[in-house]
Amino acid sequence: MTTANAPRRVPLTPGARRALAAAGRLFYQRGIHAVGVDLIAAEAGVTKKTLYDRFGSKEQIVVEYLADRDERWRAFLAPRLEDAPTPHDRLLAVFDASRDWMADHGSRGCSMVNAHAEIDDPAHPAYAIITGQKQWMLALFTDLVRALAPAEADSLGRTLMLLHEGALVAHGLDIFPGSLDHAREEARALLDNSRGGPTTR
Amino acid sequence: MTTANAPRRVPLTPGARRALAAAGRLFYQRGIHAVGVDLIAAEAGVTKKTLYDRFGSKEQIVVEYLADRDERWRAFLAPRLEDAPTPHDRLLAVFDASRDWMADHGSRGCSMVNAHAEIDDPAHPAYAIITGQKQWMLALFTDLVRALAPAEADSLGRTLMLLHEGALVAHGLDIFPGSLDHAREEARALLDNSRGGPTTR
DNA sequence: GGTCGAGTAAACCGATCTGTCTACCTGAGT
DNA sequence: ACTCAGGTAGACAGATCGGTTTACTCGACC
Repeated sequence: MTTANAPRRVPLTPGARRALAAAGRLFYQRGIHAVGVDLIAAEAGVTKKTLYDRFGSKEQIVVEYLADRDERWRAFLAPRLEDAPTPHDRLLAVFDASRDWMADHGSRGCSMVNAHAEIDDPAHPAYAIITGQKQWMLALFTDLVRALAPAEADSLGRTLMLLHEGALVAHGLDIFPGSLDHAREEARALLDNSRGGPTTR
Repeated sequence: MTTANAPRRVPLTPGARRALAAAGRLFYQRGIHAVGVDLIAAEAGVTKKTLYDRFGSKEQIVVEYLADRDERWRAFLAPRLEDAPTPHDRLLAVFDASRDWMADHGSRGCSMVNAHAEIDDPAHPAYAIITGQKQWMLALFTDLVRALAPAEADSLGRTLMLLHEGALVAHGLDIFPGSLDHAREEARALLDNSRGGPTTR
């Protein structure tokens, strides 16, 4: 549950907070490489000096951006998991949460996947955040399934992970409407089928 | 089957062909914005003048890159679909083809999804290629399912699309090994279940 | 022999990139 | 009264960006 390999966070003064908010909007909307530090500073209403006093480099802004997104997503998801009475409901709540998150935070797909498309170096400090977030989600699915169908936890958890990732992509590219709802219903069918059905799958 | 809204292609002289090959490698590996035209020219062993004589702009190189990737993928997939005896086999052949394609062409996920992460403007000529490719894939899945379970074609086709997209993402981010094989087996289970099973799903 | 398409080599342009710097201002804590 | 963190304003630097231009070479085709 703890944020495992956090690659350092920076103290967020008011100016830094505005800068991070602006960077987040711009990075997600236009892509990381397409957004310059001058634009971030202008949008945030701070000077470049403030940016570099707080973050030290653009790379560090990127790191903070992804770590912040990850943190916010987990905080967004947590109460929905707590409020769901059964593991079955908790599983479906993940898809519902993603649908609502997308409605609030723009619809260009997963910021981690998008960032990964622009960062090729595995030694980049942002890389660990990206892969860490995906591993966390996979573990979440697997653990939730374990309470329902222990024998199939690994396999079914991975399947739900694929459905979820696919739905995020489909939503971002607007492949068809309601992709997250569709994935949710498919997940429900999978769960019902495995719980009450034969184990031959 | 015809490439619908092709936004113009450029005649490929030998130099242009080398440039496109180099651009493809670099764009896919490092991202579009991170690769400059000077680097493309150097890697291809051509001068910048040749680049601009043939393509006119970097934007056009990007368009050719994506159109070329799309074209190659369809050419890669076509014989595998023809060789598969039944619709059931053809469906699974898509997942097998993606697995083999990834083994050959590097493992950073779907070039269309990655490009979409860097192109925010829907008016960009590359946008039509990206969305067109995804719509083509969705139609492929749906049409193949229709021969097996007509009543569920739309729904099951979308589910297979999500599984496939999710598997590509999972492969690119290395979320767990064998994601495309896992998606294939899950697709098989879904198909078997819907063909012989109850229609209550 | 003349024309033309495809190419090399390399200088050049204005804009933008990340990052640094100096000088000054302001408000809170002690 | 003094200090100091956090900030503004804005010039500056070196590199790189996409793109243009001039001058020249080479081979094929008729």
